[in-house]
Amino acid sequence: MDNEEGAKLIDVAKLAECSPATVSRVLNGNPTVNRSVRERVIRAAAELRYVPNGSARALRSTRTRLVGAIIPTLDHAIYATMVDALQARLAEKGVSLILNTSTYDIDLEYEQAKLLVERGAEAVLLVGAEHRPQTLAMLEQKRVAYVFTYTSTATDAGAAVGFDNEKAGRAAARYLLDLGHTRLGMIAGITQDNDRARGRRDGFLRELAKADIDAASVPVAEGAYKIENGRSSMKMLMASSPRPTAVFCGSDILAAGAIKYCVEAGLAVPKDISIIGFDNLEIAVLTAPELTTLEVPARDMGRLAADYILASPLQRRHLRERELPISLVVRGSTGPGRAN
Amino acid sequence: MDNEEGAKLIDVAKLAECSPATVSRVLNGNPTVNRSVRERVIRAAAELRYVPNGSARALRSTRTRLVGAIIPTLDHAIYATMVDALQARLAEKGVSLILNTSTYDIDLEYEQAKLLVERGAEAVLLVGAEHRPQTLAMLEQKRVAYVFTYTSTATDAGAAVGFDNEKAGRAAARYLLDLGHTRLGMIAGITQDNDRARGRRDGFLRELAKADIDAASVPVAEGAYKIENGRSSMKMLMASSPRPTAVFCGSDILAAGAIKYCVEAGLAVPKDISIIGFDNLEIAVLTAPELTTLEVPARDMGRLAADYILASPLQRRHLRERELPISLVVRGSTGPGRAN
DNA sequence: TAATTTCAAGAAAACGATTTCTCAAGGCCG
DNA sequence: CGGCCTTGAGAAATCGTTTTCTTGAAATTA
Repeated sequence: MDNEEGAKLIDVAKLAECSPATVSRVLNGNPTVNRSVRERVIRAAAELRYVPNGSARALRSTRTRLVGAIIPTLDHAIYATMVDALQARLAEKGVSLILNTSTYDIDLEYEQAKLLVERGAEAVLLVGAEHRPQTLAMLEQKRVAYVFTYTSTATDAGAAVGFDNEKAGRAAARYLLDLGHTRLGMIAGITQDNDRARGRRDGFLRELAKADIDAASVPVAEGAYKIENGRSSMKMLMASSPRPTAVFCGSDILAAGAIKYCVEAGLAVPKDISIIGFDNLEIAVLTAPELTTLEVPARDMGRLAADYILASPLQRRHLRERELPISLVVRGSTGPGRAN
Repeated sequence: MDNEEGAKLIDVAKLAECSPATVSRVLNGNPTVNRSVRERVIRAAAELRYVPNGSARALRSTRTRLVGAIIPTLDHAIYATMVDALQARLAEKGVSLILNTSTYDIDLEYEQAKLLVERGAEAVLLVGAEHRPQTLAMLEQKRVAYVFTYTSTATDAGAAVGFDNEKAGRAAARYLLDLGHTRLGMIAGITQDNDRARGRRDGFLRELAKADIDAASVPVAEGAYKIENGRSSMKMLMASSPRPTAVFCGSDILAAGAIKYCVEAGLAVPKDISIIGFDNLEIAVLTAPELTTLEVPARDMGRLAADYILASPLQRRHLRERELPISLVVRGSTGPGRAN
């Protein structure tokens, strides 16, 4: 009978011979409770294995200590790692994470955001800067804080913890140009509804244009982040003429596939063809040669986004729009361009 | 004034000129509401951008539509992929996922389980069969369903969707023995508090014992699932004498590191040394040679665990203890043992 | 010492939904 | 045509906390 399903706060109060209000105070660390009463309550709660009802608590206090994240997929380490760091940081402060994967679908993302608001999420993490206007409008109307990641452009209401994809694309181009390459190609991620993939591509092409390389002359393939797509895209690129001597891939996964193709096709990397990736995933050291790539601070983004979320509204002002550096990691997959 | 922060159910009722009860009925798909009233309610709700308060709903209805998962880490694709599938399936049914990473710490896991219960999780997914007794006791006392994954041993109260690690370890041994190898080694994951890593190792050694290979003569290294640990462990194993001609790795990540070491050390794979991995991650096709490995059905486990969770208590009886097949994927990293 | 603060703790309201009762109005049957 | 179901919808209770409002007693001040 006392073991039926679960003791409630009032049962604790009875056992501790005090009022429910006092139990609540003790359990919430309110210091205005006498030591002896406090101890009685704690003992009673332990004895009854009392577990508070989060819904009731949330309803009355209007604090859920729940945060939502909507990421494209967990099947890509770049997001999984970010979420790992995010969750770890939030958990330190007793905040739970509700996770949703949108499969890069910003309409689905809207539905998921709605559900998160309904569940009382106090903040929501989103990936990238491209979202349905109604998604952001809803979050704003319901006073739910939100943070963009993998981008550095914040909005009036939303913070950003990330990096500048366009700048990163330019850096990749700059590096290859400096190596002396003049015939370049790119394997981008799917650019539709994806400002990150688009930013990298546009930055890359823009930097080439500055070096008088016409964008129209640069073959660009596009594919979802799968090894096989990297392979097949590379095959296409290598069939174009004149053949590029350097290729920028929007992700290490695509780059790994690209290298795989080169090995199969008997193209020497980097002698015949230089390949530069993006993300610096763990797999970057598994390819032969190891991959030159741009490092994305996935773990940092997760942690810093958590810090933003955990901050008070006042502190948040200082934390919005945080641009993290992207660094080039030079390994073996890139080499000098052939002298013209 | 109507735009302040958010309309409540009673506001919808007022606008639709009906009672709150009726609004509730409409919003919950209760069919005993007249068409015209129903439409008025729906219109009113849309106009006010009404979003129900999940906490209130959960409190009164005792249904949260919240499920928890506690996995070791998201930094390992084998778990990330499982969670991806789990979340996708749950989301189809409007169930949200609260995610926790325990970093392989079963005491932390207990704390996280407690928080999940407090938040009203209706079911919890756990990894492996080894947990603190009080963790399971608490879940049972609070009537929270739970599912083990990556193992096939269920308990009275908990279901299991997974595979038999011991059997898998035996299969790896069998395969290498059948190839003619007689000097074997293993690079296992950390076995403390980890029944999966232990099961694979024990199964492997047991099968060898059956072939009259004494466990004491089999060098076994142990390390966390990191490429570098695979590399250094392989170095150790290759320094033992007699040197193994075949090594079983408890994860593809370790195996990738092992191959990396061989390449560096000038050992030919599989001519000098055969390597077999575990998991069949995407990276298994990135090593040179590609990795022979045992495929773990991560995605299936996530989906099937979700199915179990979504099932009614009655249906669940049929679904507990689901053993999925482990299949051998033969690629290039294994070859015949040298004739004795 | 009387008046005023301070303090610990209880009583009761409130959070925003769902659910259980209850009831009036129609439809059906004999 | 009268009584009995059926049906649609409202009133009020309820879920388990937290919070606000009170209150009596103790401590402080004048």
